[in-house]
Amino acid sequence: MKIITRQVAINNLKKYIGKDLRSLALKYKITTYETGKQNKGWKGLILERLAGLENNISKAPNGLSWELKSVSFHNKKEILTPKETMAITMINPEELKQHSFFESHCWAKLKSIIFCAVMWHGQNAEKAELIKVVSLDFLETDELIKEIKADYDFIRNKLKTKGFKSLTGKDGKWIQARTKGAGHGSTSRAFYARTSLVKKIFETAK
DNA sequence: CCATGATCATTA
DNA sequence: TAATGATCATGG
Repeated sequence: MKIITRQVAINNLKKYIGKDLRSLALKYKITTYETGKQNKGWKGLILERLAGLENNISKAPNGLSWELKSVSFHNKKEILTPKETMAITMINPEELKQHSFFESHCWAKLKSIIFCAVMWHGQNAEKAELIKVVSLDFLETDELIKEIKADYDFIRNKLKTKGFKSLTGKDGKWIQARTKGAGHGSTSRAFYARTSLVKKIFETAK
């Protein structure tokens, strides 16, 4: 199995800028909403394949690898703006208690990331154009990272003092601990990047 | 309009 | 069954 470096993945993805991702999803046999049910994750899955990741990378936070993330954008006034927050990684309460920010999966994923901006065409997204691919390397000394670390520490401290259940999406300036689960009462939590952070990342990367 | 909290399809 | 990819829906 060949190793796809970040640069290779970016080059692969850039070839698809401006293309309609849904027709590509069909080609790669990825369910979108064909069955009458919406697969909310299909955009991310197709992007992973386009990048060259034919092998599974779904779980396991293999810190050795880079992360591929996609974000929906929509036009607000004349400005292209992130429509939603972006899931970064699941929160494991035990690991969160033991690991500092720079030891966390959250940081490991954030620091070498590839962002894909995807145009959002309304509910039940019938199409989705890839509009931009950027990569970014964070430095531990970046001002932004310091602030993100402060958010992480805040959330971590709250976990210690008030418990996992007390965590809420209201916490954090740049990142947040949102609920994310299978639904029906089963809830776990994950780190999310707020839209303002997503926006800043795109501004920084260009 | 925006943010938070809830939910869905798929896979290991 | 739970984690991963995310978006949907409700309340403020």
